Amino acid sequence: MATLFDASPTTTTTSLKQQHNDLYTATESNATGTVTESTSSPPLQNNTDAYQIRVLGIADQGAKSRVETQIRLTIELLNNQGEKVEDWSHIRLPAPLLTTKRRNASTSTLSGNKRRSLEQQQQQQQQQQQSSSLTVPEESILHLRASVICESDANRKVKMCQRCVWREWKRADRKKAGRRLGTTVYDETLMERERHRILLFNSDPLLVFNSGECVLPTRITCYSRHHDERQGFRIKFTMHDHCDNLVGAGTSPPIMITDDHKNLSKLGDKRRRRRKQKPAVSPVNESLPTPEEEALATFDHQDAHMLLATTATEQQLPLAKIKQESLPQVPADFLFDSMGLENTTSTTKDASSMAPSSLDHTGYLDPCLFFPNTPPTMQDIQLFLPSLLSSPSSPTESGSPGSSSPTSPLTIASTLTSPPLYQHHHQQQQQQQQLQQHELSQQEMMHAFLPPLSTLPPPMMLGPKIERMIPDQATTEGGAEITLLGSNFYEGLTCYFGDKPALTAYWSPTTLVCTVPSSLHAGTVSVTLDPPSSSSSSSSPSSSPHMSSLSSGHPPQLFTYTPSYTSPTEGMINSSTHHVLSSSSSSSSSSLVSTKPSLLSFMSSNDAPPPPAVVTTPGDLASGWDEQSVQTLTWQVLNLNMAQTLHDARQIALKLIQL
DNA sequence: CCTGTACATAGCAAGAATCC
DNA sequence: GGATTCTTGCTATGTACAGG
Repeated sequence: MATLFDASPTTTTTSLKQQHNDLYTATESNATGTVTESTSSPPLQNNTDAYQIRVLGIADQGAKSRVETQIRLTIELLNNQGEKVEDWSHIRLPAPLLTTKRRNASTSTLSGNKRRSLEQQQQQQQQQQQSSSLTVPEESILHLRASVICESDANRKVKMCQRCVWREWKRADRKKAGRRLGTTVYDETLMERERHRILLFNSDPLLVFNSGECVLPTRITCYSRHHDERQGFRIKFTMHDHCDNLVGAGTSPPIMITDDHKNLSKLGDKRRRRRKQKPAVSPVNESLPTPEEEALATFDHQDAHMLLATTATEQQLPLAKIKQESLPQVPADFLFDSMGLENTTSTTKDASSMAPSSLDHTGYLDPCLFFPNTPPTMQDIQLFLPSLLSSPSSPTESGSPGSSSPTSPLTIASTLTSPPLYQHHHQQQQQQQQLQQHELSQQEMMHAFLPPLSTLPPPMMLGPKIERMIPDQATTEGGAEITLLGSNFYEGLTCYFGDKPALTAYWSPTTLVCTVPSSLHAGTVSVTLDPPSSSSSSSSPSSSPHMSSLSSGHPPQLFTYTPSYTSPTEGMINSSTHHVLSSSSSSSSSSLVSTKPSLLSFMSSNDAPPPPAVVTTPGDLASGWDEQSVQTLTWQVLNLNMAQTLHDARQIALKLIQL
């Protein structure tokens, strides 16, 4: 393979002026370590003499790599004379972009014996290495930030697409298969967090940099084609000193991330001859959203691609025939326009390739089961469900004995698989499609399945607010990594568990990750946020509520400390980031953990999955439905890709029930 | 229009390397 | 020594295209 590694030490050195302009136009760091877009002024002074970062290890042209393959990059910091700058002894890599092992080792986010063992080892290392990097003064440390941009559009930054996140999770699960298959738990927050990890550095968090260079084993974890990028990705590096002043900037040569296992150098010409040149595609803007966008819209173009793909075509075979013969219902423009997204033409092929085919292997809730003849579209389901719910074979009459829910999702599912009913629906759909084609606006169609604006989070004008914690319990020994989902988060916030501050990392305006402090006693504590400059009072939130509860007007979130030892039985919460749902619990929804069940577990298991567990809001259930049924339907909605978030899926499920 | 062929994509697995 | 990560190759299936 004509990969990048045969490269002579060719380099790409972006001019200082260009780099500076690039940075000045749109860079602002966040705690993920990535360089994110910003409409506000960047935190850069007018630094016209920033140094240059030279990236070695990638061929100037035609570099290719796979998502699994590590690229051994060397980065150098050069001054205007091209000499290496040796003013800093170490360089710190962005922790979120480190591989798990390295990150865990560096941040002590593990729990229990493993964490203690790591701490002991670290202590030993410290003792052995008096010049250990851990003791390096901050002034001697450069802070590296990195992001992935497109060669075809340098202003287009990319995040990992959801499909690649899934692939990485599945890959990780396979590697753990010796222990237990499918322990990774899907969660929106984790997903969003993982999407920032399109770059992974398999390296220590702190590297020696006193020679002005260091080696970065780097992996780009998403395919170029998933972003309609035909020329490859570049890695954009910036370095900042301890005061966050820009020190240097540079960009790697373009790297095409493909999954081609063959020797492309032999085939390239032939392919070029045979393949038609695809029409130019509007670039999918993967820029990070503004806080408002991020909070109000949980999917972006990439998600929309996936939604389009799975809604319109995927998971049925043969795909080509379906596309050509039976699937004109939802034009590509439709979803994009309806969602207020930039329309990208000619996306069908690529979008289909991005569908989560992983679901193919689950055997669970394959849309084929629901719509055996053709894949369901939004219209399908919208048109279908009313007749379904009112049909003679409706679950009200055919419900299983003992079922407490008159219209349980399971019966819906069984009814949906009925070919005659579907056939009827299909005819009805065709008729209605003709009749309504010009009557229903796209917005109306979409609103039938997306939550009304009123159900979306209110405008975030009132300061940080915690809406959800994942998981919401951990052992008293602390150390567990908890994801806080909410709004208006910003860097510097500190999360308090009771009156104990937690190590808190800012991920995005809607996401914080913190490490649970230990607790002497099991029980429930409130979780609140404090800005760094707030009152120094350390009193309990109950007596002096912290910011989130004050500003939001909502009661603080509650977190449960469980005893430090829990037997490894089903349903117990692992104190690490992985936790397992009870698969043998009764139908009592109260026994469920507030998180979505493991998609990956289902994907790798032939067992029927447990119903999804979502946060219950009393009173939002339709009459006759129990929470578990709603959760099951929510799960089905998610599996049908009718929604990209748990919240949306639940709203859709509730709406369907109300129909 | 149909069919065969080659290419593209994705998933998976095994073994090596490395880390702890 | 176990866990994790990296590398590489194989298989299956979808897709595009040329030729009959």
